[in-house]
Amino acid sequence: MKKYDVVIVDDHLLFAQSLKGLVDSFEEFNVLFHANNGQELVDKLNIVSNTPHIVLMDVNMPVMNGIEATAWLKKNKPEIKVLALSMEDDENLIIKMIKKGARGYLLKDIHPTELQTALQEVIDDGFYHTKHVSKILQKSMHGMVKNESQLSDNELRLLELVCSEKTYAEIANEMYLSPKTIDGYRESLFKKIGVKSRVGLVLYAIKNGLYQL
Amino acid sequence: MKKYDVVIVDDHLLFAQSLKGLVDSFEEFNVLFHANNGQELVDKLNIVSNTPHIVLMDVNMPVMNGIEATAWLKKNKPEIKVLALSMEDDENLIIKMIKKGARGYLLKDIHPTELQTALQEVIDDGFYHTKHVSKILQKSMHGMVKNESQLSDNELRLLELVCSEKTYAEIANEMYLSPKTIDGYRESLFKKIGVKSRVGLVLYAIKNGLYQL
DNA sequence: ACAAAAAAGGGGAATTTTCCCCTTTTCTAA
DNA sequence: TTAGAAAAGGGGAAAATTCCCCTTTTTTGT
Repeated sequence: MKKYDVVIVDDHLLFAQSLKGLVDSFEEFNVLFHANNGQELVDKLNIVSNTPHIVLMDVNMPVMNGIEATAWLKKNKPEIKVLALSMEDDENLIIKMIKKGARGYLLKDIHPTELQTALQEVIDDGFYHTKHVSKILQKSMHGMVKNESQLSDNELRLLELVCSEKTYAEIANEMYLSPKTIDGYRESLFKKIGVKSRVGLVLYAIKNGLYQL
Repeated sequence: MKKYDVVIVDDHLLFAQSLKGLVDSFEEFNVLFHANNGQELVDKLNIVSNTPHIVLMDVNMPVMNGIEATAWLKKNKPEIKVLALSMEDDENLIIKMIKKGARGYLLKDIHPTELQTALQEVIDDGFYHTKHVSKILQKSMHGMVKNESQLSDNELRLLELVCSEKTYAEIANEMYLSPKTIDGYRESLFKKIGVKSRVGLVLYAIKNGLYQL
């Protein structure tokens, strides 16, 4: 019986190797190879002749993260199905991954049998959404998720720069804009995010992965 | 041949189960049971008759974390050896765990064979220090680690409260101290930590786990 | 018991952040 | 093409943060 090929992309070697053992133990699946990050996945896919059916993709990774890697796959290897597997239970991250093409988003604290179910359903139905993910998608459709895509590029940029010891004057300089313009962005961010101080912005940016610690 | 019993404490079920498979595959080791957090470990140890030789302990966990759980073991079951297994590569966290009694500190991105080596050495020698951990211990002994234990209780408290949208006046109120005293703590923190703004304090507090997001 | 150190608090001022209301320029859709 | 929206920028001021130098109170070691 032909098994479905799975590729694991995860920078935590111990987890990846353990996971390989688990997936190999499933009747219907077989791990083709493992990549430490998105870039390594891309490189290996360009060398190896046979492509996997499913990629189990971690989200937070160095060099090229899960979001970028999933976007690359969507563009260059659309036949490969991506199943996100992450520790981060973050609405915006989940939405981003699904938008980029992930067929599902699993948290690393699920039961092993659920992984097997998820893999099988991704093969059979093309996707696997947990209750949790479905709920977030539902909310997202109704604009109930404060997703940062409602923030302009400059606002996002400012949100990042705010997570530093720079003053707004210095930030304005760095963005080649007037301090007054920056002040406007800041005020707009306060309103959109619902905070009332720079510390509030910093906490939001970190919680939402907009600033990498 | 008698195998050594291992208990896995980790709130990420998928990882824990995969890890169980890996450890069980080692000739000399056998997983006794798994606990989702420190509290569950304590509960189970109080019920089960036979105690494990080694506990593979995650650090960041809900309810009772790895530091508290390790401290409990040191006090109540000192014959059990703790091997920390975490994703966090943080000097202060590593030092804290070792201080509480951990026999080693592994990162989750190590190679599976290193886990086997580590388990064996903990049994044989009573500890397993990677180069990385040894280096941190060396630095720590020379006072080269900016560990927050050099910060007073009030300074630590302030560091937490600073990660909010409260003003210093409000914080002073909450701590039943004069705003001027708070100002003194703030200045002292700036000096000790080496920052020059409140945002700097927030970033430090988060990076060092003093403020839970 | 007493000197030294640490903790708590104060005055005063420069800098930065936050706020509100307004103008000009640029883009965009009808 | 033209009204309206969005982006960029300004004036001015209150509030908060940061800085420096100083006094009083409490704790601590010997």
